[in-house]
Amino acid sequence: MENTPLSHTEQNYIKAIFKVQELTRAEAVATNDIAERLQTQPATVTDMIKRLAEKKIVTYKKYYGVRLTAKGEKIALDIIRKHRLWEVFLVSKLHFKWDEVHVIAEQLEHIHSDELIARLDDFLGHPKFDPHGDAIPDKHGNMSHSNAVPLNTMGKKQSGVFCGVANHEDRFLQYLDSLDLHLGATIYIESVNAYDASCKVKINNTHSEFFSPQIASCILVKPLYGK
Amino acid sequence: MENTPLSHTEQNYIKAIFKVQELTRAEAVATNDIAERLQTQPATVTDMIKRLAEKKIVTYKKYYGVRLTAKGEKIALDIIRKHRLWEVFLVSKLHFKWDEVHVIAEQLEHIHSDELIARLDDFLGHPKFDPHGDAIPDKHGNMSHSNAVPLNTMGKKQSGVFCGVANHEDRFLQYLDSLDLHLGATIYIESVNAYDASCKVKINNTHSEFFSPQIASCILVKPLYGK
DNA sequence: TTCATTTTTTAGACCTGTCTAAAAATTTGT
DNA sequence: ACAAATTTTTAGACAGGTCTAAAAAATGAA
Repeated sequence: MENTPLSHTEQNYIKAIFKVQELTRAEAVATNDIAERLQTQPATVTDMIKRLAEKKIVTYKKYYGVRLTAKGEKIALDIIRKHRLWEVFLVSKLHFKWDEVHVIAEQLEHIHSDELIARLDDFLGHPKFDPHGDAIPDKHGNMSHSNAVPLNTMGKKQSGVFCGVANHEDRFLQYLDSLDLHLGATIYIESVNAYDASCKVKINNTHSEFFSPQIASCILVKPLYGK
Repeated sequence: MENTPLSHTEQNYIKAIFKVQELTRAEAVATNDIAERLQTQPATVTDMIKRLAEKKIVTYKKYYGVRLTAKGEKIALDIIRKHRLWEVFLVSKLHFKWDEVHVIAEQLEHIHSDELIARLDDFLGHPKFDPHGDAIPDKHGNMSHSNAVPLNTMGKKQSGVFCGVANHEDRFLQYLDSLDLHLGATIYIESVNAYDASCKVKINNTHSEFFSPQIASCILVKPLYGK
């Protein structure tokens, strides 16, 4: 029951397993997928998994895969909480752009201090979402989930409020910036191409843009009804 | 000329060498002193010193000692800059007390991002001193030095503004807090005991306190003339 | 179902940072 | 100035985290 603080590396593995688990929605997470995500070798992953299993952070069955335990999930959510709170800090206080904060937050998320995070959360006004619209878990690991849907699931003449992205690549975020499309913007669907589902939208009632289905699927909106 | 980013550990050694160098004001720094400061074994220090010497961060002569090169000193000052800026952040934005920030800043100082530090510095309004009154080096490594002197070097009926401490132990800082003695306070020396040099002072013209010479020597003040 | 392919694990090695024990150099006391 | 004490370095070991190469298990295709 002793609690050696987790190393930077262990935390990265836990986060990776959490992400893969979330993405694949499968019973167990494959060694190769973790290795891919961490840009490391499968053999290395196997070693680390064994250590994590000993610490009861994951359950592990050889040749089958790995899953986070409740304890492991809590740790992952803690790290994600820190990461996202720091991102809010970087954007709203230090005026970084949303495509610049990830690498810095990756470092900040490993700082050990519950008190620090509690106070940072206070300082930021208890934000519920990070600069990309991702929900910030509270200290118990609970997060509010928005009723956001990808833009491409909405029909012609409907509007929604831009509230998240399903693609966090810098280039994508920069592209949205170049369109003056920021979180909170209202997006109205002027038309949808019946053949390939690309769409023409009006942003904040000021300017129109075309989105391929691929792009539209990465833009998450909260649908607006009425009007 | 390649620049592998320095590890957390290497940075800690550099900082320790800098501190010992500053303290002992000697030609070269002894292995044992570094080991003492880092609470590690001399043998370990020798190993690390050899690595640092290869990277041209220190000059090293066996059985003689070690010194930071100009490059090493710049690195040390960078780390100290980060440490102190983060301390300002923790105290002035997150409302930590001055005795609570050291351990957290020890972690934060290792975050790699020049842009982050530049923006943090902006955000904090380019502070010149940290919450303990220690000067914050600018990005070139220059720091303003206050004309502060230990309280015990001042005479009867003189006053000064409290602007730093020569002892950073939590308990000492908490003791000063308990006296309502914070940076910026005016200290007036009512009397000095001729035998042991202990003194009676008046703080902010509101309350009197007694200081042993030992305590007085850890209280740094900027002398006030005239009045 | 059985052989080929893919995935995963094991084995053995390396590097960093640490330790202890012992050897070497330096300093010190008389 | 020399023996004793101290300081510093070397040698050898170990743990965490990584790698490559090879073995083992699982999967899939004919």
